[in-house]
Amino acid sequence: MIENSKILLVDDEEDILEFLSYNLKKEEFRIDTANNGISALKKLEKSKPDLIILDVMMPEMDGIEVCEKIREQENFDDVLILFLTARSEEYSELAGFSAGADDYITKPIKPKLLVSRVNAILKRKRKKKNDGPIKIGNIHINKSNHKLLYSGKEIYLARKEFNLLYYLMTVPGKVFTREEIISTIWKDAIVGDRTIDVHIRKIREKIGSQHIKTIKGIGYKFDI
Amino acid sequence: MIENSKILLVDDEEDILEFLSYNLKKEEFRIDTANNGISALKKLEKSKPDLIILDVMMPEMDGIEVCEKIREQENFDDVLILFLTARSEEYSELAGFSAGADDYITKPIKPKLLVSRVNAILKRKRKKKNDGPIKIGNIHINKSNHKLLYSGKEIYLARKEFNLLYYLMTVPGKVFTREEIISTIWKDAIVGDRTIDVHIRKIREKIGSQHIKTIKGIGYKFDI
DNA sequence: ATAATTTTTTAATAAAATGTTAACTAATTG
DNA sequence: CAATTAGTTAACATTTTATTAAAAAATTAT
Repeated sequence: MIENSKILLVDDEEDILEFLSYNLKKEEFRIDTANNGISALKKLEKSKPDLIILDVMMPEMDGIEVCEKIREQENFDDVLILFLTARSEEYSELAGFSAGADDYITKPIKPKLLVSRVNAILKRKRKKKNDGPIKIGNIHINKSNHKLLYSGKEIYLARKEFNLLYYLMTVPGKVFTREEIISTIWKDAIVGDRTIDVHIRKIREKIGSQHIKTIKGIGYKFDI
Repeated sequence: MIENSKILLVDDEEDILEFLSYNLKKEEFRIDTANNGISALKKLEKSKPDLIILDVMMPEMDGIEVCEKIREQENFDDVLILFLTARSEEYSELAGFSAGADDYITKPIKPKLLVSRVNAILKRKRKKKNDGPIKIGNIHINKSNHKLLYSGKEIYLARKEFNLLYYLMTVPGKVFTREEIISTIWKDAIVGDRTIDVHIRKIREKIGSQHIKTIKGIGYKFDI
């Protein structure tokens, strides 16, 4: 889940670390910090962050170098890296990307922009990852080939049913509000209140009713 | 109030501006328009819109760029921004979000969908103010997914119960008067004197009676 | 293209869960 | 100890969801 992602902040200035920490913690991210490149590289293994926010300008080892070193490591060649650069700085965007950065933010940092950037980048990763199959209990759902296996048996779901079930399964246990469901599954249509119910019913008909729970007044959630 | 919100429309095509204007004015929104990014940025200060609807495809400065520039400004880093994108357009949803957009609508624009999206986004903002998760002792309450964890165990609360407990937990130790409770939980309904008691009782039944204390003659408070 | 089929949505109604009240009891306060 | 306030319970009202069947829309086959 995006909100639970862990972020490693790397900057030599204590103020900035605190500023970033404060604004990201507020959004429910888990935060680790390091105040130089060496320390960051050391903390990596233990911290296992989903995203690293890296100041480009640091004494001793600059962000670009840290980034390159991270990318060299087998386990972290796909961790997300976001650069912090001074606007004026004679830093080429390209240097950063060629070092393996995924995005960058220029200083001065605006909290709202920071958060939306971070969310966007994490979402992008999740999306990539998520188009792969999800396995929960004996239910395997695979978006790329539109297949649902229940205890190894293939079950056919119509498109809307499939998308809805898939969506609920992206974060098992999370309660998705009706509003959330509508705004992602019915992105460009307005449908009546009972439409969701009918689709839920059809899914339940096919996979049994124990998996999708109704939270009355709120929405639905998927559980094993 | 949603109906009085001001919306700034930004598009280079006069037709679209008119179409949007017409449909949104009909819904009692106050409308300003700009036909390019530069002009939009200039009008911002004066117009102080609650929401900006921004065409992605515009000559000179595209929507993404305008959006970034808006987010850089101190006063407008939390104005709502909604993108207008051609369906076919090779526009990544994510590019928009990472620039700081809040939502997007694809063309061709359906009037009803436009209005419902605009209403939804304005409502969402209003709601989002202060409803982050709260952790007190071993009680975790999370409004965004309507979950209450008591020592790690999930406990189900009906909506009113949940809202009431959440409200009390927003300021632990504070005594909330009955009047305060009524006016926030029962916004526009008139309920009898005993209704609160019944809900409090049901909450106590589920989380134990030690947490919610009665201050006779005044109201209730939440304590660890 | 047209027909046949399937999927999606709606509308009507049933069922279930939630919310409120009223009547009564218990506790607290001055 | 009388008066006030809160707690409890169960009945009742209201709201929300589930279930159908049928209409509408979209897709596929002819």
